Amino acid sequence: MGDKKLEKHKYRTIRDYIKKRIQTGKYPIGSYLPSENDFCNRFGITRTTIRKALDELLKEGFIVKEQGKGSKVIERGKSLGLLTVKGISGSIDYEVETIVTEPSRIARWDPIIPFTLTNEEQKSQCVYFQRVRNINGHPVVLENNWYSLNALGLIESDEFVDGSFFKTLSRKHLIEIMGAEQELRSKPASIDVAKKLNILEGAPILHISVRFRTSKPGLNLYGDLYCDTSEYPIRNSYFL
Amino acid sequence: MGDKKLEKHKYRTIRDYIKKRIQTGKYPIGSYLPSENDFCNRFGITRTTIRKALDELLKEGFIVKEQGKGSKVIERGKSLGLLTVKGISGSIDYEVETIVTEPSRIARWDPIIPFTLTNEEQKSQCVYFQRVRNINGHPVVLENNWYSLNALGLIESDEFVDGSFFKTLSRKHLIEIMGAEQELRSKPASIDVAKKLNILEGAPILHISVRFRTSKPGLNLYGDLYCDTSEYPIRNSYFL
DNA sequence: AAATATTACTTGTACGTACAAGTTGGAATG
DNA sequence: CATTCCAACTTGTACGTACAAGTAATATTT
Repeated sequence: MGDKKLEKHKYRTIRDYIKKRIQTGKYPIGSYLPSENDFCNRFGITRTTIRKALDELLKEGFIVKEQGKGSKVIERGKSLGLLTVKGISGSIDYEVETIVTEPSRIARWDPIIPFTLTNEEQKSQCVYFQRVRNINGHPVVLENNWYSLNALGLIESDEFVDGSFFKTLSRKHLIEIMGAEQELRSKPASIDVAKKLNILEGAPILHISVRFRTSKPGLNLYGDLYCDTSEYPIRNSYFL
Repeated sequence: MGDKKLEKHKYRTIRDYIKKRIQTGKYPIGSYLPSENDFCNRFGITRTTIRKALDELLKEGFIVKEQGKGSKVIERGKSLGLLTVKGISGSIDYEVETIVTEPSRIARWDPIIPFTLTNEEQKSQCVYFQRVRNINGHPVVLENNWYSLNALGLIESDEFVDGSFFKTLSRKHLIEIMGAEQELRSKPASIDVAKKLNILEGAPILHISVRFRTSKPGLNLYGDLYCDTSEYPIRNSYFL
């Protein structure tokens, strides 16, 4: 199992090997990786190299290191600076329900997207789906999502892992979120949005336009979100 | 000049030494640090150690490394995930003007702060100041700021470096922003806010509550911002 | 004079070694 | 039996060496 292309950049090869095993659940969340010396013996490398690989996984948020114990696999994405509804994905305080209101289908790019599409994206059709997030039975976030059909292909919305598109990307396609750009606006709700969020037309809502960059070259995810923040504010935290 | 407390954690000592020289402008922004071998000779260490130190400075956003050239000092805080008005601090597209509307003074904590204060903060008085950010002559952001008097002391708002509180902390007090937590809400403008932002009462504005964590133990900065996003949206980006 | 090659730098990767520091479970002790 | 101690693990720090890869200015060649 060990010998693939170990030419140069050994640490990258090993980093990607470990990453893949984490993504596919062979190193489950909460478990400890084999020790550094284990990896050294297995792959015929030195600790310098495996430590470099683990350091990258640490930076990317796949593991944490505990001196004297080992390297523990963690759930990625919490420490990622993503905007989340207070409670969502923390999911302790509130009951969150995700409803697909428009199943994924092939469509044309919506001009509402305020980011500049790449040439490849403009030439390609896109996949679109719409979701609503409910908290305690009340709709709070209306989500429109797009991505380039050519870059990924159509993923059926009823195949989402735990109802999460990001988890689906990670577990089934080994694609990770690498970053995002966002624009935030406060504006009055349109009739359409007000209807879907069950609020009054003209009530202030938070409009978020976001572009997620992924580890797959050429694949970006575009989002257009409408949030009713009157009960549940949007949260965002980042560190170091 | 080299021998201070080199007992253990040499790389931390050297990291902090370099960091301090960056903060105080002895390694100016845009310049290149001495080469790794230079540092090795100067401090009597090996490249392993200096590289570890530089790696931390890289993670913290003080430098970037360029193979074959060297380590370049960069302006920190851009890659920091902070919410910024589109254009602010990029400051290329728009003319941004910061006006202190309430000079810093000793005050009591405002109950509007939605974060839990530490015991030390509750026992201490606080320093408060208010600012307005203008873009092209139009007020766009109204800012209320607090921090614990005991943790830092009163900094006069007319001593701010470039009008920036963060720059003042870094250059004059060697304190850096380590992270933040934010809550975002869309709501109608109150009379007071509407007046200061020169908009209609009830117009939708973006309300941001933020707690910045700093490198100085016990010091947090609390912000309460009201943004008129009708012309200039708020931006936020983070990577890896 | 222009294109090419060399040289002297820089950072990047990887080898190997040694010991410090933290954790854990079992052996020795009381 | 409870406590202490120790041995065997883990990761953390630091030493030293070697060569690869990228950059830029200089020397050489054309």
